[in-house]
Amino acid sequence: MSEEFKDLYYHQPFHDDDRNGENSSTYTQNLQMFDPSSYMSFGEFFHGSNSHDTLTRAFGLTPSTSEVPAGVDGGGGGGDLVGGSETPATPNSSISSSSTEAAGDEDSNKSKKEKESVEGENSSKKEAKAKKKGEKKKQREPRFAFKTKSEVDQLEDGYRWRKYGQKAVKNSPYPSYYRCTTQKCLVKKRVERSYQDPSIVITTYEGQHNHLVPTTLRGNVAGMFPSSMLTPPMPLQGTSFPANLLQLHQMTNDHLYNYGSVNNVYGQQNLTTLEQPQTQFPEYGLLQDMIPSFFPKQEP
DNA sequence: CGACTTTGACCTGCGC
DNA sequence: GCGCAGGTCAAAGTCG
Repeated sequence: MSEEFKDLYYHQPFHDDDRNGENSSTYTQNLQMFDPSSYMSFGEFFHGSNSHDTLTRAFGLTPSTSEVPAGVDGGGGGGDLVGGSETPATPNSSISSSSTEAAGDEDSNKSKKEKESVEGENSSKKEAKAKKKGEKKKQREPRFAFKTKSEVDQLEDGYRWRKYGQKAVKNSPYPSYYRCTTQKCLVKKRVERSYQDPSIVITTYEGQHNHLVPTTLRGNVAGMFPSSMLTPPMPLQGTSFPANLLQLHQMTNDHLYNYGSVNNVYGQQNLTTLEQPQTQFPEYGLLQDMIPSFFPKQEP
């Protein structure tokens, strides 16, 4: 995956100067810290607005449908919060960044086995393999990563997630893999703690939810956020959102410095980023890529 | 008993 | 072609 992540997170409007050839990992470089806790929950963040506009604007982007990546619809976008059943969103959590990549494929792995078993043993692996090879290069759902300062791994986002795997990978001791439990929803997310700063949780969403936030969760979001925050899956609260976001961005300067090291989590990111916080909101390009696909599809 | 987590095995893509 | 790394599966265990 390294590659896609590279792509994914590699957009860096701010420091072009580069990272000495190292590629391994610039993964979270662009992530910026902001503190959503002061104004909204993840759920709200993702669902608070049902239009791309809101978020887009929030990030200072010009709303434009044309920016929606082609492959996006395949899946889902990701928003989410961790829904887990239990862990409440940490109060002190502060989200941070984002990034994404468009890609499309998706049902690749999963279907792999499932399909195989369904189709019959014969056509199995080899065939599947061949098939795959024939197909064009595997593509992935757009991804969006958040860096959050939190004590709990799972950020409450209103959705329910089922953990389906955990495995140590380079630069990340034990990332956990979660899938949205809603039927037909292929959204996945990876949750990992920052290698250098364990207090930082990096959550990467992949795909778009094709359903609304479940309201009757066991771990019920209702208990975790002020009602004002829960209102929305549908309601558009666009106006306040952007403002908050911007605000948030302003406060990020400090965060950038403070968490600079965090950005290195995945590797050898140079300090440039930290040294140039002024580019603060810079990830236009990046956001443009991700935002659209970021929202859940509001399909009836 | 159903939903969820844990965890080792397996699969796939990619770089060398 | 080989080996590594990332990602997923699925059986078994845990929890409510």
